[in-house]
Amino acid sequence: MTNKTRPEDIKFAVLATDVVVFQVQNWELNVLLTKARTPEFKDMWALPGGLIKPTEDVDKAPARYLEMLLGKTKSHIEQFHAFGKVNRDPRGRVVSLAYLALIPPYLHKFKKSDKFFESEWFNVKNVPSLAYDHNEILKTALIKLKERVELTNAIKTLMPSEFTLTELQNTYEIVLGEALDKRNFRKRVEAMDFLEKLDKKKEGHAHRPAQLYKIKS
Amino acid sequence: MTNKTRPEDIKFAVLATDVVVFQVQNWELNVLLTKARTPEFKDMWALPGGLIKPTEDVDKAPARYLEMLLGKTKSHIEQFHAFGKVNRDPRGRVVSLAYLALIPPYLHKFKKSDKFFESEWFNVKNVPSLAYDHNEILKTALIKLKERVELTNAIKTLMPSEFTLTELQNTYEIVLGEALDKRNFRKRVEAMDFLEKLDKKKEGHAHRPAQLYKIKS
DNA sequence: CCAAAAGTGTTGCGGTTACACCCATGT
DNA sequence: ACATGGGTGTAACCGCAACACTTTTGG
Repeated sequence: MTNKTRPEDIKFAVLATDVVVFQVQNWELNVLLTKARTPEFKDMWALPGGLIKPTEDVDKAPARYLEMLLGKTKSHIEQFHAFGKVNRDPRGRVVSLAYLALIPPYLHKFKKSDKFFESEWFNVKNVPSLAYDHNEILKTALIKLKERVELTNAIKTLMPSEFTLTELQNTYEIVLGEALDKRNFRKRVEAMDFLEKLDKKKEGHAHRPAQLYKIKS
Repeated sequence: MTNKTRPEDIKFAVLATDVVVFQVQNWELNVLLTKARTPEFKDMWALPGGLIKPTEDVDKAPARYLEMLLGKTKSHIEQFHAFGKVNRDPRGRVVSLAYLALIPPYLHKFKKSDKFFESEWFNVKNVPSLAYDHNEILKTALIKLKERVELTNAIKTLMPSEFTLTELQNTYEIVLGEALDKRNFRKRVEAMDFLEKLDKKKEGHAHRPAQLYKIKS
């Protein structure tokens, strides 16, 4: 009835986080992958992530790993699901809290570390077979991403500091996977009222210069 | 560099689940609460829940606790957030996976157990100060509930096996917290096409009998 | 002058809202 | 007969989708 509970009976699982980092660049929706280190998945790509620390709030961990990979960067980070099937990690019981991260299309050089020794952007349409259950996590993240961008203003973090309306529209189209009408799109954006017109135009190409905007602060 | 990792360094957290069980009854949105057992929160109410087992998928745990409380029952269970602030549980590091559960308005008698020795339905408008961070969890759950009922057909699991259109409308109104137009509501429900007309009417009250429906199977 | 993207309004349709009266029953 | 909720249709409105031409620059 009152058996003594041993710590290893209740502290049986490793708590980890996996971060699905999205970026729109070169007319593509990209996800950040990194080489898996565990022997079981040698040479396979995986979502970046790692253990949560005993002394950190779980929401802090994904930001820490993101910074470890890319340095300090503007980002939107949001938890979207906890993955906890018994056998999702062959090394033992690992429960992963999965986070969605959106970052602007700057050119980042990856910061190499013991943990993340090789990283790469992948077009989401061209993602290889991933380690663990990471293909499933990515699939769930893609659904969530569309919801976010459609329903909220999460698009903001996917944009560079200055951009044209056409570039903004492209970003939407790439994320949502559908073409949008230019005039209707501009009416909608106008109504949302989160853009600020800059005193600059984008020039240097063989057509009419486009007005530059930034996100209203 | 390659320090040996001790299990207690990475298996530091207790994994738990908390279940926010909603039911619409007596014109009210009710949530199921149970008396906390830990000395720190003696005599306080808390969300039902408990530890996840080393050998069970995390998604199975909330269903197990729900059954422990109410027996086998029709329900809709859905994970909605992982709560993992370092100090959310004064006894130590506990990460809780929170689930939303919707059940029909049957009269359930609570199954008493060592764990759930006293349980009660509370109107969500009248919930006391809860143990742990459970008020915050409940708040998040309420937001999620509205989304679900508004955007999907989750309403189904909140209804009894037979009901009238007015009762269905009441359920929506109670969950959404707003009045709906009767004729417009019926047009919408008609369009959604998930009801089946029964050969019965609800009688025995001082007004015109109402057509009974069930959820299409 | 040609190519290429920027920029700009109006119309029509469909879906949602607003709204009021008669019906069937129990007491 | 009266009180109570059950049941039903239509008109106005608004938001969204469809749609094409002129402008400005670089080459």
